[in-house]
Amino acid sequence: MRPTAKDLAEAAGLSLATVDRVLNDRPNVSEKAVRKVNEAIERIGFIRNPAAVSLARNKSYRFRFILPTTGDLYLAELIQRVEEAQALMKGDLVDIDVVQISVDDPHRVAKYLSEIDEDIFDGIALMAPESPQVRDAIGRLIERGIKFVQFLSGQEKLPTADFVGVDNFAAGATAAKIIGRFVGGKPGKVLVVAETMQSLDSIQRRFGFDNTINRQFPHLQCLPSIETHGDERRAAQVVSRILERNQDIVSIYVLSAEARIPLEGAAAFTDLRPLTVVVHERTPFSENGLRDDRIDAVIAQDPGHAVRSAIRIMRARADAREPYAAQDKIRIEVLLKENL
Amino acid sequence: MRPTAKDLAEAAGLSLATVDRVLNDRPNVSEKAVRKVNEAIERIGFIRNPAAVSLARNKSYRFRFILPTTGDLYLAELIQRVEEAQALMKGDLVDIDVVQISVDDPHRVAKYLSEIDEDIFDGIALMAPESPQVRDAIGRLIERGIKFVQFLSGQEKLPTADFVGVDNFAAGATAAKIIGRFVGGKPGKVLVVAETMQSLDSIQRRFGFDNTINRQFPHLQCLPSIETHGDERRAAQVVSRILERNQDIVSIYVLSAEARIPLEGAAAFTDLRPLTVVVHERTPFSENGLRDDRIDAVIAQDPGHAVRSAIRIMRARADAREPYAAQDKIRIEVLLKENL
DNA sequence: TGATTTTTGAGGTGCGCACATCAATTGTTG
DNA sequence: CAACAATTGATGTGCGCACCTCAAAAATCA
Repeated sequence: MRPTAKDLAEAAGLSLATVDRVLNDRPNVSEKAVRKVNEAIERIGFIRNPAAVSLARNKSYRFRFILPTTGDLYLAELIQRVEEAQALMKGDLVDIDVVQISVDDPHRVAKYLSEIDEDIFDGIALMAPESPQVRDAIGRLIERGIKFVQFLSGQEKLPTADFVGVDNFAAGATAAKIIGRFVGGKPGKVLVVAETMQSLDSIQRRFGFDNTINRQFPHLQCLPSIETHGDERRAAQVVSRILERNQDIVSIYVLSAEARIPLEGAAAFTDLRPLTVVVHERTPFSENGLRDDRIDAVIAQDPGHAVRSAIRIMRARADAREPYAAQDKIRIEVLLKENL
Repeated sequence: MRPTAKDLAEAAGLSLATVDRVLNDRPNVSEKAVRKVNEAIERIGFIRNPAAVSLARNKSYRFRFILPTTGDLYLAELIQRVEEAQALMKGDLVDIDVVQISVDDPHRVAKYLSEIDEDIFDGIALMAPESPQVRDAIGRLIERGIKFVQFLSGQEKLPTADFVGVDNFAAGATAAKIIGRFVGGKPGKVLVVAETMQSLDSIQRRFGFDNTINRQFPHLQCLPSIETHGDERRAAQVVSRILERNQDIVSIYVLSAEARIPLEGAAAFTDLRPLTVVVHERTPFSENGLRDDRIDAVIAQDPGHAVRSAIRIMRARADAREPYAAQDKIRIEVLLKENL
């Protein structure tokens, strides 16, 4: 039989009340008592029954995901995963919700964060681009005891907050390696398309990308980034025009999540198949692209995994536990037609 | 406030006792009562508090992983992951252990399975090659109420058991795609090395591999599989000799998990860097190989993920719940130097 | 020393549910 | 109708722990 708190009290030579004080960090306990209890815990291998703890505390957790309002298929995917997790965790006293706010204005984001009630929310996962205001607001949030996760995006990593997402330098480098090896020894140019180069994510990916191309594939030349700003029609025109004018382009790298915007239109004008096309994130568009060979590889971070990871981290922090790092690391996946 | 069983009884217009009978499938309940309770569950959104259930049942789960005795680095990795999970789940009334048995003799495996006490174990995860005897033994195990997971290996998928692992056809195809694209248009031969071609896994991978090479890269020619049978010295000799004799070999594909055995020795004789080398499973050896460019890509299935997945599935089955498929699917990962 | 503070003990309650017992109420059958 | 079976209700206990109160003991101080 598994030792209970009562057994622990006996083993420590103390009363249940004192053991309870030690276990739950209550005041008025002597150091000696703490030592005795901890020693006994080790000795008899006591582990608190989490079910009993949860029941007795009868506390539920409230976490909120804050996502951007604008975004394409990947954002939709993400929201769906949150909603799935929501349904899945409902039983375990974990309430999750999603709100979407306009994240382009740092002041608005900061204001939103400052208005979050710490009596209501135990944890916040935010997906928003880098900015000093937001960073400060996050700091204040954390000081108020709200557990915070930087979610899949942007902030310069805060040492005090947890981060869920991939290393974007490595993601860019991975894309570069795939393109370099897929193109072969043939010299040529690589077209790089982004939604915007303002965001930290884009900058990091581009940096990692250029770095690997220049070092390992010097016969390839990276063109300056084209920015779509989410404008589908304009993007299609620009991409097509550049492709026509530069017949020596051998590859396209879309480093933002919404590969559909620059590619769907362009595919109507130009046959993308001869080009090596690498994009980010698995979406219905990129999946179909892989299937019919218009896209050669997708660099992805699993949104479901990311969401569950963020939730696990917030839960662990709310219980003052360390998150389990190995499980919560998000991998940079390489998707081909064959391993979809 | 979240509705409790008491609220449910009230909403259903029945007593708590009857509600309990319905919730736990006890005998002597009228169909009308069942209907009323289910309707009320929907109406008030009742969800059993899992913590309370767990506490009241006060049942702990015992699961066992049965792994082969022989194996190289990947097996070691796997065992370590199980032990991690063991420590991690200890709190949640889940006891896990690992045993290693000689899986080459189907009769022994079948005998081992038949001797498992269903009063002690709630679930078994087995990693063993395909054979009719074992399949039958699994069937009997399941009939005795033990939840069973085919773990990372070999049985023709039983419709009655769960499977954790990747699609080996796809894994082989993925390796083929990587090799085909990495080699470029250059014609040449591909050396395929396996520990043994007896196992279903090897056969499937080889099939997927050949299929993709022949269709998409007809300028590459796959050589017959070389089998190492785990013999490091002999493997090194054979591989080196073949490489010397066939100067037109452009690529090596190691389709078993222990890439170290055929490659480590061969690397001493021959410089592998000009060749495109693709192996399976992330191990210290394959990681190092990626880092110093002796290996170009690793096709992997995350052992930690696999172990946790198997445990989640066994738990879910033990509670007569459906496992959460999306989370428990193992992905075919493509690892490059850049996304390690 | 007595007065005060700190630390400990004893005991109770409740979290939401599973499981068991026994009595009371229905429905069924001849 | 009585005799029986099937169904329901009422009630209690316990799972392991958190959290609370009040009293007793021990340590500290003046």
